[in-house]
Amino acid sequence: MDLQKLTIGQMAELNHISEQTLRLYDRVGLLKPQYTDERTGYRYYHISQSARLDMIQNMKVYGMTLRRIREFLEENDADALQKLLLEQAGQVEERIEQLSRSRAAIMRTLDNFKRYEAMPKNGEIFIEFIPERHIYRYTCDVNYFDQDETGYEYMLRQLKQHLLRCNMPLSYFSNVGTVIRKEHLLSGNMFSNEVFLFVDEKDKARDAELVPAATYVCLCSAEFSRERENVLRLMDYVREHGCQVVGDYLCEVIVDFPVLDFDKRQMIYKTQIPVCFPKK
Amino acid sequence: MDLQKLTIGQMAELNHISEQTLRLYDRVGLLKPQYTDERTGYRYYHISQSARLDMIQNMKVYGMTLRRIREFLEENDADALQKLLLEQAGQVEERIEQLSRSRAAIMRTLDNFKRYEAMPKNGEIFIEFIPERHIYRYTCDVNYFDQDETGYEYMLRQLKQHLLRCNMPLSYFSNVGTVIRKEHLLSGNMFSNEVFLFVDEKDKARDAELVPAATYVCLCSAEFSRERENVLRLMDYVREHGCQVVGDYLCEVIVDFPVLDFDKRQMIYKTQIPVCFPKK
DNA sequence: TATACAGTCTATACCAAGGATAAAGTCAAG
DNA sequence: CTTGACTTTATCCTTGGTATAGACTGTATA
Repeated sequence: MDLQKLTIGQMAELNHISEQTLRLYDRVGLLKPQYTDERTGYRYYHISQSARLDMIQNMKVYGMTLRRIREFLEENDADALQKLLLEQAGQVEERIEQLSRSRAAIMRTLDNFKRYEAMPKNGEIFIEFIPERHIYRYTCDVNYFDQDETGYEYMLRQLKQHLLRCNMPLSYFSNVGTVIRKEHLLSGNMFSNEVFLFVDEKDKARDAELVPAATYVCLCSAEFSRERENVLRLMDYVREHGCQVVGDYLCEVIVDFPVLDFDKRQMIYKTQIPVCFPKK
Repeated sequence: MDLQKLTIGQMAELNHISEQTLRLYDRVGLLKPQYTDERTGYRYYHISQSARLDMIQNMKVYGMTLRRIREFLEENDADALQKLLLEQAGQVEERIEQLSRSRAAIMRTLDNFKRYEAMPKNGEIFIEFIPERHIYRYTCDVNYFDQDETGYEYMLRQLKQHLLRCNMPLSYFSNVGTVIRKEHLLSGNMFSNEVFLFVDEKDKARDAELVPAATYVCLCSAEFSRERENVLRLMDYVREHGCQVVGDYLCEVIVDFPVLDFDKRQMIYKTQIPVCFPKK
């Protein structure tokens, strides 16, 4: 093999790249063969052109387009390279951040699945101690209980747009719920214009709110339309046991399959009222 | 706005998605509008269809293709969802791993740039203490000093193919060098058929080798063709100062621009011989 | 020298996941 | 009834390649 005059096939093999790709790079001016036979059109490469190919492959890993790579290589400037690297480092960092959030969202969902499987289903009331969590509230312009699912979806759309506007990570969107403020709950007023989402501790700074650890009277259900009824049942329980309500009512969506029924959100929610049991 | 009968524009706006994308999803069967006017072809969506759109967007974040998303949503199976999530978590994890390596490679390069700027240039000999490092060696079928740059490039190609064959991260490829074994160095035999790359500590397990911390007699140069001469100069220094060579000679490529000269690798290397100075 | 066969050439089409545009048809408000 | 905003389909464009066809070239062998 003459390392100074490699055919396209040899060059491709040495660099673990396809011949078509080399032809493409030639066409777009990213890597011209050192010599092209005018009569036959055959391309001949010098092995030292691999250096440029290495650079191209690196830059591709950093997520640059071929056009930008070409422009950059044409600039031919070492300072620009340092600037570029810094910039790419930032982008890679951001991408990692985003993926970490995705991963967290996936794990949260899987965790919820597992919890769900071990949970009393179908409306049975149970007591659970839940450690502290951080939530972010968003206030909508409608009352959740005035509507059917349509209203809930609308609230979610508002929340989603808000997240986008504020550059908050969309991955949080997979773990949402609704709130009834304690005062409305106690006065029997079915009113909720707030949705919330659980956020990581590190986002505490961003207007997030601490929900302290507490004992909750809980209930799980898959029936959207019976939430109102479920709230009443929980409050009956609270009264019967002489409990004191110590915070807002949360309705957390723990499993959400838009899968099972074509088009319609099919979800399982867990309603929670934080209480203090009376001292005997 | 009638939430039960949204036009494509309204649906697009509520979900922060383009109309074209909705039409595309309709065409490929990923999300059909709830109702299509037969006469005019107008699409009308129900807001609850946003649920499916949420699901699609999530799955896209996990890197799934539209085809796979459609197939999955058609399966309509909750167990499959859990399996999918686990699988996606694995993929996300892997991607994060890979990006972390990229980041490390970028930072290493930037770091080398900075070091280079503060370094004696142009062949001046200097003494430097270098902490321990981990390297991975690869033995080629040619002697580096028998060739010109052509041979070096060829060795690099062999190394790269080896990395690919062994599923080692390609990002290491950005920080390479050549070795002269101590015995060859001492006998004045210019022989090197080994290239190496620096690896992270966590990859120690994979046949990596510890280069202990030591004091090095060093020299930086940008002239590829003068490496042989530079080795001799370093060894002269070693002899003049009565030093003892305590390990292999390393020639580390610290800056590599295939940028400056069209096609040709333009690099700055730092040669290093680990020594012990005589006790006075 | 003829032939076989591997390698290479150009041209074209294809992929995903949309974006952009044009020309025509539709809806709703004044 | 008109106007302007909206929607329709159809077609082309993008990026970074892959795949194919049909023609041409290079080299080894008979």
